[in-house]
Amino acid sequence: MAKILVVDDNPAIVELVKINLEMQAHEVLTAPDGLQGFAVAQQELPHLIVLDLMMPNVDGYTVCQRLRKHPDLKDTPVLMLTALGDMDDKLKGFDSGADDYLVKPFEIPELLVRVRALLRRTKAVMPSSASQEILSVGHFTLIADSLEVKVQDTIVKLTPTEYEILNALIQNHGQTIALGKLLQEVWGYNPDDDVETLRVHIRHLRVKLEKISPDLKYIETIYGGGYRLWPEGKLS
Amino acid sequence: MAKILVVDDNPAIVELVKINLEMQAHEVLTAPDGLQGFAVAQQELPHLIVLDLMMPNVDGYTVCQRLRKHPDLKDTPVLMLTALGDMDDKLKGFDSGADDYLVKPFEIPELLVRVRALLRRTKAVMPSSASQEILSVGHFTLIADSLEVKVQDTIVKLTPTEYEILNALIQNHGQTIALGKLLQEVWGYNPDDDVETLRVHIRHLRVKLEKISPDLKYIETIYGGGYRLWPEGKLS
DNA sequence: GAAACCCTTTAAAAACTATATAAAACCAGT
DNA sequence: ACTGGTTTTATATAGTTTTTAAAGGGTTTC
Repeated sequence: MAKILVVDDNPAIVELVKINLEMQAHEVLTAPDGLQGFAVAQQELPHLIVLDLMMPNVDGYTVCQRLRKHPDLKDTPVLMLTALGDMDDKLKGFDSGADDYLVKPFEIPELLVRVRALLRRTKAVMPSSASQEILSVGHFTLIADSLEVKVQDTIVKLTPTEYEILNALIQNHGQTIALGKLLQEVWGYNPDDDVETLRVHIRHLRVKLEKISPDLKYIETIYGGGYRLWPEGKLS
Repeated sequence: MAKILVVDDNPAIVELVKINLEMQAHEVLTAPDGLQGFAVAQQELPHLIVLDLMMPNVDGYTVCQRLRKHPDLKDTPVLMLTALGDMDDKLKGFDSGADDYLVKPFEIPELLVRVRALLRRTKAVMPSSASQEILSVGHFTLIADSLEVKVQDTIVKLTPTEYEILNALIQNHGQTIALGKLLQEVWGYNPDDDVETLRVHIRHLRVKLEKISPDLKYIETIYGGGYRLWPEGKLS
């Protein structure tokens, strides 16, 4: 039915979860720590990840944060599974990008039903993961799977963050986006307002765009307001 | 940020949830029972629904099932909120199509963070509903996020404070607005100390407006009274 | 008509916001 | 563990906006 990765250092729990998920006709992969978990996720691109928090090598928070930055895994739902019931831990879990959070000891039926809810929700979103997404506006054509943008027939390679920023700009082209909103659209899970970082990325983008057409200004700064993209460029 | 519908027959809970969601910059609608809840949902098409289970008229399970059959609401995420902590109730809740399930008494931070997780997950689906805020009166059209004003088809860039001042003037157009009141509207709370600053900003505004139509006076000075805006301009 | 008050104009200092650049931290693949 | 590339942090610099200050016109009122 779905491909599910279970990451936990406790073999008993892994086995318990695996057997029960397999009874629901799911295909189950497993990994004993964060490092291997991330590696398997990257290779197998599962539909859902069940993630323990306390693990050797790399803990669950970190794994989750990395997943959210990975182009192919940033939309994969994550269910966190942990012995920590503190509110702070829960909040931290969600902040690192988790979709659900279950405290051990949990009851198997609840796990199964929450897994089902997550799969139900994400199935609607990505009907076929193999469709190459292309978004075209003005001079810009964004190619999702190769992280490239075509501007006036020349192709530029983007880094993942640059891609996300440009994507957000293009989707709101013509309108001014406040820095705060951009931060949220790009970093999503973690509203740590690090405006400096965003500015540096904007600069990187501008440098790449300027190389293509030195005379056209694409990303306009609205002093005190944010940034605005001109899809056709603007004479400077 | 997002439009959220809260359905619960306990006014205290509704209020508690409403206030906290509004502090996260969400728009909150409410309904006291299942019947009205469904009606409001159908009319307003909220981005998320927080649903109590035990309610008069129509209970939460039924509402959720109906939502899932409604063409416009079948993908709207539902967070169930209830006093019943039984496993059977949880399963029933998820089975009726809920996305998450929180048992009362719950802690507010957990609710907020789960709401955020659900919105995050479904945001990808929603087309960017970022409609820019505009206010139009007479010759003036204020565009909020880009800090611009269109006066007779020419666009002028404003600084943040200029924008606020013009906004206050436009919102009270036609009537005289005292300096003290203007100060309060623009700088928030301010014991009327720095009138000078305001005057300078008014001047800057006038200069910008005069560049557009040198013959029309938009901001009139009422000696000893304050300022008054003529949305259509006045021959000087 | 003169004193007192209110407003405009102009200029420049202070505060703030954005850019540019480099270096450090970080991560993925070898 | 090393490497090449990406992201973040840090800092100096440039550019805008806001505030402050001072001088000069106008209005009102007695």
